[in-house]
Amino acid sequence: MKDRKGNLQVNNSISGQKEKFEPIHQGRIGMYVCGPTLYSEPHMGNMRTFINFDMIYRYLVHLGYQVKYVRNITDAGHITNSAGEAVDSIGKAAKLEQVQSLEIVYKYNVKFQDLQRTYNMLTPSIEPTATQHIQEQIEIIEKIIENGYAYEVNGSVYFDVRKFSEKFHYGILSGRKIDELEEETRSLNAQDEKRFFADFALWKKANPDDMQIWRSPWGDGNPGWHIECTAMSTKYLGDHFDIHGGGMDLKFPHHEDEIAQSCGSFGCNPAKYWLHANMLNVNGQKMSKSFGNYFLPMEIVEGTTELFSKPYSPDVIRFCMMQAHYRSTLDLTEDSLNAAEKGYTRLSDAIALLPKLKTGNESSFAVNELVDSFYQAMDDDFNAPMLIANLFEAVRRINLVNDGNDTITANDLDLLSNEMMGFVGGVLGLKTGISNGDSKLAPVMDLILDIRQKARENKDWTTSDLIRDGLAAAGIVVKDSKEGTSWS
RNA sequence: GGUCUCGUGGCCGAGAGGCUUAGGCAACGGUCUGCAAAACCGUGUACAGCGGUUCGAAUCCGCUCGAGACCUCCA
Repeated sequence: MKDRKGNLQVNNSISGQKEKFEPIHQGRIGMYVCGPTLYSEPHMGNMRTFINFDMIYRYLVHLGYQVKYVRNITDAGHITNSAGEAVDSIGKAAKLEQVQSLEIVYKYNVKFQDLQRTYNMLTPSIEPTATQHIQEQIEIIEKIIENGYAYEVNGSVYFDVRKFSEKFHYGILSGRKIDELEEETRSLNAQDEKRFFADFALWKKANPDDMQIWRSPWGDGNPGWHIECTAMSTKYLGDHFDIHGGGMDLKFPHHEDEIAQSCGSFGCNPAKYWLHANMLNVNGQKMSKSFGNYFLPMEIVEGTTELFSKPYSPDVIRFCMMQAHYRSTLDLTEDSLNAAEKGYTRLSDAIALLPKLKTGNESSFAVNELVDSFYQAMDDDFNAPMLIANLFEAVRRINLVNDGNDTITANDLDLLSNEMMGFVGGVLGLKTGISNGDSKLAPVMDLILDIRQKARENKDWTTSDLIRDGLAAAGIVVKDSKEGTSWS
C-alpha cells in the first residue's frame, strides 16, 4: 500500500489559512481536544464537535500516523465569571439534584461513554480528568508566577496579561487587542482583585459553600477554568504538540488563555495547529433551551424529542453531519435528516453489493483515480462532504457494474472495496450494513422470498404483494432485479 | 458598542476569478418491472441586493439588507 502521508493541508486558526501539515515528529501526531464538562448530559451540539474530531482522528490514523489522542473530561466546576465570582457549575447541579459532586460527574460520565459507543466514536488514547491533575495544575501556576506572569492576591492567583503582553502576543488566536477590549468590557469593580480587567484566574480562593476544595500553596481553593487543559496537554503530549482542537466558541477566552499559560510557563504556544469545529444549528438557530430546539443525542435516536416526527439512527445522524464541513455551521432539520437517511441507504446498499460484483478482464473506468479522489478530498482540510460526493461517484460505478454496463477487474475491485470500506467505515465512522448473511434472520428470509417467488411465478400477485407489504411494514425492503430478489 | 463568520437552485450542502451547471434529497421525463421499489439514462430551478476592480466574478473590494458566533458559562 502506498504512503499517502504528506499531502494533508489543514486550516490553522492561528494563521486563518490552510497550511501544509507537517508533524513535529515524523510519523507521530499528538492531538488534544477539549472534552465535555460533566455537569449535565452532553447535547447534540457537543456531539457534533466530538464527532468531527473523531473523524479527524480517524483520517490521521487511516493515513498511517501513530496518533496519541487526548481528550479531557472536566469534572471540576471551577469557573469564574467576569466579576471574578466563582461559579461552581458542577456544585450547582449537585445541589439541584441533591447529590454529591462526585455522583454528578460519575453519572454523566457513564452517559457520555454510552453516547460515544452509540455514535461510534473511537475511544481517545487517554481521557484524563481535571481533578486527577490538581498537582500538575498547581505546578504550572507556580512556574508562571516564577516567570513573573502571575500574581497572588488574597488566596487567589491571576494571570498578568499586561506583563505578558510585553513579551508575548495576547490575542494571537482570537485577534483581540487588549486596549480595544478594555473599552468594551465592564470596568473593574471595587472588590475585584485583578490588576487589569483582562487578567484571568489561575487559582480561586475557596468559597465556604464550594463542594470541591483543594489545598494549594495559596490556601484552599479551586483551579481556574483554563489551567486544566494546559496541565493535561503538557503532561501527556509535551510542551509543544501537533494539533489542538475544540469548538469554535472556545477560541476566546479558553484557547487564548491556554496559549498565554503555555507561553508564560514554557515559553511557547502549545500547539502547532489549532483546529476549530463550528456550531450546530437546529431549525435555523443555535441549539438552545430558550429557542425550544434543544434535544439530547439519545432523544433523536430513540425518537423521544418533539422536534422530529420519527427516530433517526446514529449512522444517519453521523452521515448528515459528515455532509457538512467541520468548519461550517450545520443546520439540522427534519428534511436534511430525511435526505441523509435516503442517501445513506443508497451508499450502504452499494457497499453491500461490492462482494457480489462480477469481475472482468478490464476495468471500464479509472478506479485508481476514483480512489485518489477520496484522499484528495480529505487531504483538503478534512473535506468530508467532498469525500462523500466522490464516494457517490463510486456508488454510481458499483451500480453500473452490477447492471453489467461497466466492468471491473478483480484487482481493481479489491482496491475499491478496501478503500470504500476504509473511508466509509474507518474514516467517516459509519457502520456498513453488510451483515445480513450471518444473522438468524437470513434463512427465514430466504424461505419467505422463496414462497413469494413461487407466487410470482404463478402470477399470484395478491400473495406476493402481501408478503412484500408485510415485510415493508416490518422495515425490510424487498428489491427485485434480473439477478433475483434481495432484501435489506 | 467591539471582534469575527456567513448569506449558493424546493431542502441540506461543496466549490472558489474564466471546463467542474460538486454531491445527496426532492421534482419531472424515460429504460427496466406484473405493479412497485431499487438501479440506470436524461431534464429543470443558483450563487442576498447595489456599486466597483478585471478582458472576465458566485468566487476580489466597498456599501446595504439579513443570519449567526464571540466579547459573560458554552462544543
